Amino acid sequence: MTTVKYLAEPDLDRALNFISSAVAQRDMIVMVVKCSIAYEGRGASRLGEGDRLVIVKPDGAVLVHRPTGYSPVNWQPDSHVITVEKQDDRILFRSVRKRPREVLEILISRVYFVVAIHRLLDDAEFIEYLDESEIADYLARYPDLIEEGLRVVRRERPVEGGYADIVAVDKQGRYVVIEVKRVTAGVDAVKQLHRYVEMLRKANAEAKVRGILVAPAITKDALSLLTSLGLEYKHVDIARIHKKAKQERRQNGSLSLLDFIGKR
Amino acid sequence: MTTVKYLAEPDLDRALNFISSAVAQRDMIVMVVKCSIAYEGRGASRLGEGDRLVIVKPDGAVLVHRPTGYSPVNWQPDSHVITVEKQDDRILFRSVRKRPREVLEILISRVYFVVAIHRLLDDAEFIEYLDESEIADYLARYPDLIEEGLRVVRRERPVEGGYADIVAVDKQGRYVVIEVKRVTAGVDAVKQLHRYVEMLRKANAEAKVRGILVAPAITKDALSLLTSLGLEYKHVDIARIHKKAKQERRQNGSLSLLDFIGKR
DNA sequence: GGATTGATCTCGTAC
DNA sequence: GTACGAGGTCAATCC
Repeated sequence: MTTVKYLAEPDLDRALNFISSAVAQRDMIVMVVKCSIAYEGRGASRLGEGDRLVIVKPDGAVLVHRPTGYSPVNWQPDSHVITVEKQDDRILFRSVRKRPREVLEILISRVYFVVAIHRLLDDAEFIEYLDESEIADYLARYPDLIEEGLRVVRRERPVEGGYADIVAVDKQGRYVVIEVKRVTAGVDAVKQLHRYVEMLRKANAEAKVRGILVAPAITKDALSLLTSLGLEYKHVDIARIHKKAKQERRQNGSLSLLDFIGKR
Repeated sequence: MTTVKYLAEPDLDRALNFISSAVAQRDMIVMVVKCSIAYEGRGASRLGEGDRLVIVKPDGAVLVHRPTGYSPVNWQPDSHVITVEKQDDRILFRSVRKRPREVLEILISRVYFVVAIHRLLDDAEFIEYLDESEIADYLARYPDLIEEGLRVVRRERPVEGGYADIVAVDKQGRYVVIEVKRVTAGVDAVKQLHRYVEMLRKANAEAKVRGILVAPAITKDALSLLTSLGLEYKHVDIARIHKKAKQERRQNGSLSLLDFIGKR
């Protein structure tokens, strides 16, 4: 169970004890401190005294944050040895990393606040999705995932007011306009697909043109509009495509022709 | 003055009020919370429920950290609008960035701890030093900084067991081996320089060869060894060289020949 | 604003 | 271990 201990405005001796035992227990530590910092390793830096946020993670990662921006001003991605000791009337927090040898020293002159989180319980899976263009790239490469026998004619065919994601030909020789959505498709997506289908029909008066909306889900309204317009919906599992695409990228490395075409 | 407020294990309503006013005051906020996360923007991601550290900076930067590593699992480099509201029995922390449009939503189901730091005072200058090779590059370009009238013959001359940083010729036509250290030079640096000097003497039996150790400082032992070996020490201000080199890089842009040679 | 470039890049993976 | 590539890269600089 996640438990939290803290000290507000402790004197340095109490803070030292608190931080030492928190480090020993591999707690996640967050400190608001007045400190100066020295770093030597791949680079080297010095930072004079100021108020900062210091984070120490269970794996030994150390982050020092100033009031702005994404990036820490000083850090240690992971450190093998962390020591905390008194030096004159300050706390010397020292984090040493081997390979590459790097030393980060935080000389603390005042502790405004320190929190130690004992067991930060976090085992959730992080899920990243592809962006729409990547998904379309992958589906253009494997059109069978949409319908067996599809043959891709174009990726991102320019049509008035936008691009049709994929244009293909089905087994019966009919054109198929495919619109890909990464998230639940709404009526807008259906209207878009319909527009593209109509345009292709106008351009090739004698050709039969189908329209397929490919998405992980579709709203009720969108589905009824879709069917009333004679268009089709095909469910795809985005997470699965993402995994496969990543695997493929790992194995192939280089771009295929379709990749290149797909890059617009 | 930097002031710190905090709540331990608050109920969600109290936490909501606390966080809202802290955001309004542009405080630095640190929360230990159980939450799930959704992100949509350049990419897209979902993260199920778990315990995490959430940091909100005065400039609107948001960082969500898990127990390991340098990188936040989700973030917002800076956000233009942050809203905090109740949603069912949870707190919805929403951070929206325009250009590129990105939305980060943190749905908080429990607050273990929240700290707000009111005015994080940090106006110290961050000083970055060059690495050794860069310093040697710069000194090779401006050898007068070491001794008036020096003419550089080579950068990183290969000698048995290493490289002599710089080989030059002085006004009297004597060879000068130069060893550059970025930090306080110890006896190892002196021994290294001595070895290189001896090698050059062996290679050119008739030539006079001097040795200069260039560093911002030197230990007592190193200095006495140095003088006893007939070698010389030249102090350099690394921070000053760094500033000048950076200025120059800004103006010049491209690499000079010596830069290229120096890159090994 | 967009394009380019460097970073104590970090992080994953292949070899 | 090293080497290589991707990243929601970020952040600074140039235009």
